Amino acid sequence: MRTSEELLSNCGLRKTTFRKKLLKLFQDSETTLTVEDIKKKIGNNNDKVTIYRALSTFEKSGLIHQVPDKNKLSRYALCNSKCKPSNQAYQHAHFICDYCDNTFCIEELEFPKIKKIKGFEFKKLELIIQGSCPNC
Amino acid sequence: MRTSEELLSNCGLRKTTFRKKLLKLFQDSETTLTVEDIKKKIGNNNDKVTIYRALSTFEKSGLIHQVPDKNKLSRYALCNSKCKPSNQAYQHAHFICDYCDNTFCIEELEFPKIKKIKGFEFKKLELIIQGSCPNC
DNA sequence: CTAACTAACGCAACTGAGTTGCAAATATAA
DNA sequence: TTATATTTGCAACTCAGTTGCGTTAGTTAG
Repeated sequence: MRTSEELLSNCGLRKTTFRKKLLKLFQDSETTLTVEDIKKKIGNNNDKVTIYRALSTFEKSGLIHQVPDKNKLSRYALCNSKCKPSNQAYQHAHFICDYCDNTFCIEELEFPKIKKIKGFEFKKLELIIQGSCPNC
Repeated sequence: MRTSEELLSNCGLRKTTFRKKLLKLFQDSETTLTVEDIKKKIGNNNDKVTIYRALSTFEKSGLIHQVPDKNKLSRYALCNSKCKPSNQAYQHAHFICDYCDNTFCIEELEFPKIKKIKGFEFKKLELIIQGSCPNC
């Protein structure tokens, strides 16, 4: 895996102390993260505005992507090779746990073929599964 | 189709002027509705608190269900026979238009079979499709 | 039909996630 | 090392959704 510094360089982003710390947090994290998660893990020294702006920058650069959240909060996960637009179809599967409210990216899932419906043009598919996760 | 008054009675809900109007709005509406949509269509005479509380009551009674919204707003649609929990698997498909931000319930879609993943228990499946709708 | 009771409504004030503007700090390029 | 551009952090704001409470209206019993 690339270091956080390499990733930032590749995207033409400045390697600030905060960005390196934030990106590393995503790399080290097992789960997806909300802004609240980030605040807790990174310490409350950094302003929430900085967090929001860094997340937005990372998303535009394709480093992270937004995932659904049970409580409609902003929640993000690190992108992997499958996330790239070049990988033809945007197809994601996410699992939301009813008990811990966490969202998990599901990688190991062969995505179903969906029949087209006339009038609608499909550009992105997302499967959201709800239930209980291994921890709950 | 049942009248709004019948539906309210069946659910043991009081038939107030506002609730009848709101439920009828859903019945007459082609699309799913946000609180903002409701305000516009029903006239601004009613307080938003009333709208939120009625929506919450309708949802608990199984008259309407929440659907995903592009901007993370509260958005609802009338339930049909397929929404009932009795109908074994909670499987919904929704289409979000990138241009008009509207959400459509997709009925005519045979839902794919999803392989289980160990550790996770699946209780509800939702397929969210994004793209452009017939109007856009 | 009326009275009594209970649930729903409407107003005001609040909450909290996310945003904007701007001055100070820091990274990068010259 | 200095100049320039970007990022950070603070304060103040926005806006969807919520809470408390007194008033109004629907329902039920007499």
